[in-house]
Parts: sequence; structure tokens; C-alpha cells
Amino acid sequence: MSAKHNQIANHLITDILDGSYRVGERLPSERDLASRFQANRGAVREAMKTLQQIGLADIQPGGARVKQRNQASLDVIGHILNRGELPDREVVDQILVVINNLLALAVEQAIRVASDEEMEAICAATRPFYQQQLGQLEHGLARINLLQTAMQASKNLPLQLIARSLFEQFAPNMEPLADFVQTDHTTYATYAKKLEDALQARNTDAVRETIEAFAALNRESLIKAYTAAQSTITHSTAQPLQEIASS
Amino acid sequence: MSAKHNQIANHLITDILDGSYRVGERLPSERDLASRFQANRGAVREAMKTLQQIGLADIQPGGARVKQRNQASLDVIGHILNRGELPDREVVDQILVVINNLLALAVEQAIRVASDEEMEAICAATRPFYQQQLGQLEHGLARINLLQTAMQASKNLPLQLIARSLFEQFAPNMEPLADFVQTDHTTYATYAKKLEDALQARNTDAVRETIEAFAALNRESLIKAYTAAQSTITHSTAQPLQEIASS
DNA sequence: CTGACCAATTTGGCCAGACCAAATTTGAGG
DNA sequence: CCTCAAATTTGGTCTGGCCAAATTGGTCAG
Repeated sequence: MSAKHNQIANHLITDILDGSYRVGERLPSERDLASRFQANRGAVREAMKTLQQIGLADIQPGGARVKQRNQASLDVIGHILNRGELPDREVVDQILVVINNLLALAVEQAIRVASDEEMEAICAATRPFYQQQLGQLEHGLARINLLQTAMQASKNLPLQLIARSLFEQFAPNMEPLADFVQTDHTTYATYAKKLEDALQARNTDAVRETIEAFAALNRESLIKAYTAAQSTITHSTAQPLQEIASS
Repeated sequence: MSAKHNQIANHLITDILDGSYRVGERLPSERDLASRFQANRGAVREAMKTLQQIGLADIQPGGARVKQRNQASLDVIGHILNRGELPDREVVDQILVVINNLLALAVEQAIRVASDEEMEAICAATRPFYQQQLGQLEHGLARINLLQTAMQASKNLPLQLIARSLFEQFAPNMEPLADFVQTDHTTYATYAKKLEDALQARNTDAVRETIEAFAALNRESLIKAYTAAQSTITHSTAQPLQEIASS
């Protein structure tokens, strides 16, 4: 049971994302919204503040206006993924591309600045993939662990923040697909070994190459998961994302 | 003149970033803060909400607690850079690394998915560097334009959001250094030409290589700017960033 | 003395009604 | 039709109050 201002915020966010309000259009006044949601103006106000900080609305005396989606904060991603029964396939794909790139960058930076112990920690995080028989769940945890370890070792604060924000919005919304994902553990093990070798040699190019191989693998299993899920779940009612307006 | 809740929020953010409150410690109660800042509780409440969404505080009934810095949102970066007379050199360096990587990724994606017109737009954005004599200011604008054009062409929403958030927090805080930056326009022109050639050929590797060359160039001029600035400006009073705690 | 349990207090969440300043809208006059 | 000032709307803040959840502190059994 979430707080009231969160309910209101989520409602408004959904409406905006669904296109109920056009970009540039004025949102209803706080007093208006208060009566609609049968809430106090203070609660609505906090909800509006959420919208503002997510970057979906620009709020000033005279009225709050809807902003363009690509002018929003990174924190919209979670809400965008949240619409519909399955997360938006295209956005998921884009996120994976970004996360993989960030991981590659993190490792690259780690190779530059991390101590031997920290590099060893990353290597250790690759081993479960080929030294153990992992279940579906443990496999996911091992991947998270690898990501986090690499981020830590990169010692790059902005990078850590981005990866964390992105991942935390990404992971929970992938739940509906979890049951349909089938990981190719064997191939994963092969790549994991390659990755560790590249890490040991501190070979940036080889690392990048291997991580891209991982990306391709993940992408493949994701596609399968989507087709499997879509044939099971009732057809989604979510409207397509509004096109990204160009300025 | 900013709104009151923003003043309060900024004050609290500064305090937390300066280490006045330890991680896990409880912040003063809203009523307490209200009397301290001679403000209404509602205003304090909105300030607290800002802290929460920036990810610096976890706020629940019973009290608000300070969170770890690497658990924050990407939006802290601006506030971190804001401390002191000059932005934190290390963080600036880290940001440049990330932005350059994001730019490389954007172009890489653009090569994959963008139309010929969009690729041409990116190429066009490289030309001012070697076809015109740019002033310091125009040079900066041209760089921004190149970044934005590439992001647009990548058609990757999360990537766009990240780049935008990061850049918008980065750019304004670099003001104090602006007067000390001296760009090597000649070398820039050379690289720009190379970049355009790589783009025309849709050669991902060459693009990445060139962008890394840009990164090195920027990094160099930044170092010079810092040494020049530090010898001019009175010594900074800002305390060093608290070490990033590991979990 | 330690640890579990229960009441009192503190704290955040929300509400009602009000005033101010800035922005928007409206309408009158050119 | 355009311009500019008045009226209205709207966000920003304030006062004071009630409720539920969390914390705190004390009590009592082991």
C-alpha cells in the first residue's frame, strides 16, 4: 500500500505516458486534481513535485506543462517499462545495449585504475559461470554480482550512479518475462572463461569483444522469451510509445 | 531568486555532501527543520522530497535517514560539482570519460539504425570544426551540437536521457573553468575530418578510435585549465568528497 | 544482567482553509 | 485587429490540526 501522493503521481505519470496530455499542454491545476483524486492539495503538490523531478512536467506559477519525453530524467525509464503487461520490447533492447556498454566501460576503467585485489574480485565474479552448475535464479544473481563488482572497481562515480539507476528500474520490470527466459549456460560458461582470461591479461579490446558476445547472447534469449511470453499472455492493451519528437 | 523549498533542499544537500550527517544517521525532523529555516513544514516537506528523489535520503514515518552516495540518483552529480569554487577535478574527469563513451555508443548505434539523412546530419555537425574559424564559444556550441545530433540519431531513449541528464548537470558547473580553457583548434579540425570520414564509411572501429582521440584532447586542455585556474583563484575551502563506502 | 514485550512519544502523511505574488486570461479602448 | 490594463487563475507558502506508523524507553520475566 503506497502513499497517497505516490498513487496520484503514478496515475498522472501513466496518463502522460499514455498520451492523455499532449506535450506543452497544461496539466489541470493542483486544486482541480485535488478534488479529482479526493485528496488535499498538499498531497497533489507532492505528486506534482515527483512529476517535475522525473522530468515529465515543467511546473511554474501559472500552470504545469507537459515536457517532451526525451527531455525527461533517467528515472522515467521505470515508468515507461511499467506500462502494459510486458515491458516495451524496443526500450528493453535499448537498455541492454546501454548496460552492456557501461559494463564494458567499467571494466576498461577498472583495468586502468583498479588494484590487483579488485581485478581479482572481478575475475572471481566470472568463475561461478563455468565452475558451478547454476540454476536460473543463481545465474541472474551471478550476473548482477559481476556488474556490481565491475562498477565498484571502475571507481567512476557517475558510471556507478547511471548503472545503478538504470538497473534498478530495469530489473523489477523484467519480472513478467523471467519465467520465459532460458539461458544457454554452456555458451555463457565459454564466454565467462574468455572474459576472465582477458581480464587477467588486462586486455581491453578482448574484454570489449567478449562483453559484446555476452550482449548478443542475452539479446537472443530475450527475443525467445518475448515470443514465448506473447503467445501465453493475453494481448497487451498498452498503447505504443508516443514517437520521440525532434526539436 | 529561487523558491524557499529549493533553498532548504540545497542547504540540506550541501550539508549531507559535506558530511555533516553520517550515512545512516537520522536527519532532523520536519518540524525541527521548519523552525530552523523559519519555514512552514510543507516547504520543508517538499525539500525532503527533493532529497529523497535525488537519492540522498530515505524518508519514512519515524524519520529520514541519510543514504550512501553511490546509492543516489544521477542527479546528485550537479550538486557534487557545485561544491567549492572549482568543480571536483576527479569527478569531472570521470564524467568526461562517461560522456565520451556515450557519444561513441550513440554514433555506433546511429551507424546501425540511422537513415542516410540522419547520418548526413551528424557529418554536417563535424564540418564546422574544420571548415570554419570558430571562436571559443562557438567551438563549444559546435561540440554540443555534435553530441545532440548523435544522440538523436542513435534513437536510443535511455542513452539520450543519460547523456542529457549528465550534460545538463555538467555544463553549467564548468563555467568557472571556461575562461581558462584553451582549445587546440588545429588538432580538433584534424580529428573532426577523420571522424567524418569514419562516419561516411560507417566504420564503427574508426569512429571509436577518433572519439577517443577527442577525449584525450579534451582531457589535456582540461588539465591545463585546472592548473591555470588554481593559480588564479583563492584556495578552495571545500572539503574533499567523502570516500565511497563499499557495501 | 540480558532479552522480550508493551506503552508513550516522536515522526512522517494527510487534511482544512487562507493569503500572496506571478502568470494567464479577459475585456475594454484605440 | 492590436494594445494594454483589470480580473481571474494558479502555484508557493503559511497556520494548526488529526492519524498511523515507527521509534523509544521502561518494565518485567528469564
